[in-house]
Amino acid sequence: MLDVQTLRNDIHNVASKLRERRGFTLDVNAFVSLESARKTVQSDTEHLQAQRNAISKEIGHAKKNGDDQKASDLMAQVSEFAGRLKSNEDTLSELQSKMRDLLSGIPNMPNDSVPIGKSEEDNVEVRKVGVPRSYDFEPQDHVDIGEKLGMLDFERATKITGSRFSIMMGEMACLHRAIAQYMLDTHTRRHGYTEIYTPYLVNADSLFGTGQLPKFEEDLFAIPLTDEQKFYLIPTAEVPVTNIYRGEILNGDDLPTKFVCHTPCFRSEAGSYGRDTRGMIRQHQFDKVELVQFSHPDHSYDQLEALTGHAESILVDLDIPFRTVTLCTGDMGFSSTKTYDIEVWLPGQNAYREISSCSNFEAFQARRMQTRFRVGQGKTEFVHTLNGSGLAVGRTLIAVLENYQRQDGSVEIPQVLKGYMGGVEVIEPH
RNA sequence: GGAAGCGUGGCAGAGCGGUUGAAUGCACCGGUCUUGAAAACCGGCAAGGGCGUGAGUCCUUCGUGAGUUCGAAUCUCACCGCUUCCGCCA
Repeated sequence: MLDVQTLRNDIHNVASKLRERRGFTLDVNAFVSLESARKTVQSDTEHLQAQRNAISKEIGHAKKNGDDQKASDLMAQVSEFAGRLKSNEDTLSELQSKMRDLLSGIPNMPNDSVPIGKSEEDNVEVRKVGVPRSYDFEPQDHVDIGEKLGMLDFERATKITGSRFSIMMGEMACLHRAIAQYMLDTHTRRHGYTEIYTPYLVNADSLFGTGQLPKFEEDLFAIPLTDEQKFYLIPTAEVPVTNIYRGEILNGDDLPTKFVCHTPCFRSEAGSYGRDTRGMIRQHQFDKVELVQFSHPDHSYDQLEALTGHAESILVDLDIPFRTVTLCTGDMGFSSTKTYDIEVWLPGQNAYREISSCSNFEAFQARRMQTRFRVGQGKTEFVHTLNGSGLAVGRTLIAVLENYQRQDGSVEIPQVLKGYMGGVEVIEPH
């Protein structure tokens, strides 16, 4: 959520920036008329409330003094405007909720350092690490590798549930687990994150806090509880982890606070019917190790660089080539002010594919969640929130399979994962 | 799932229709004292919002929402959460 104050003071500037950078049309007239109505109604309402409070106090005095005549006179005075007060209060809360709806649908404002563009074509590469190795055979993709090993099964997963699910078996399931373990250990031991375990089902308030609701409900899996209430399967650990401090005021001396969390993620993938239908690239369920930080506003961009580096270090350790790009304004997520995507090299696709997305949200989520901090006796201020995948586990598995494949169909285990594989150095077909 | 009880400021804990935004204690901040610290004493200490250049002023908030009332932390209803006992269970 953007700061209402900024919109009040500078609506035209905000609108033109949003149009230019987001292609988002802010309804200036709607805002201005809503705001001016709010102003009038709020001022009237509060005036009447003050009047009522003052008279009520007097009634209290009168009753205490046994002056019943005066008390009933005063009550009559209140009843003269009681109806007007009530209808004013109703109108005000209606206007306020309209304003909230309007505000919560406005995307975040990209940072000035973000390249302006329309689509992923306009993203800017900031670095490329490692060189794709050359193979003296035709490299296969992870589907062929996995199925030939007899350890990857899409058909049975489809039978059990439906499309876009998969089953891993034996050493591949173990490798998947090893990757997640390795990531958790690295981020906790080397990068100073606190490991955290959270619910996989969350309520609507949490999803509002991080910005998935109200606009992106169709991307989520929902579980109805009652007519009123439902839970949602988390689309990313970002949601439960970022919301742990919803409605809280943190001690500024504790910032930055850094969490790492390994969870399954569930996405309905509505609107991507034709895309990545082969293999494990785009599933309804996948594991991810997520990095989340709560930062002082002065340091959040430094923290974004650091966090992105933490994610990248996993691929450096695995010795798998990748490149990092700055997403252009048109390709960024709704809540973000700046995002780096890390794209891993996949020989089977002969392409770099997204494996991590690292973003700064500044105060956008904090404002929705009411997460603030205070230094000493100072004023409260919204924290900045950041997060990034460190990394997507399933896609990392794909990258290992494809980058470490051999001509005979076996797959070598990367050096740093060997300790997690119980002595297995190479995955061989059965 | 059944029964009972409870949700108040950073924490503990009063208040149970009227100058209560809320006693008291702890914590925290400032001061006096002290070589320094501790103790003691004095003072301060919720958040959000409106209007105002400002001093300031007004409104809202005692789990959430609705209601009763001139007035609600206090009464009513619903929901959420927590605790204890019984049942069930990884």
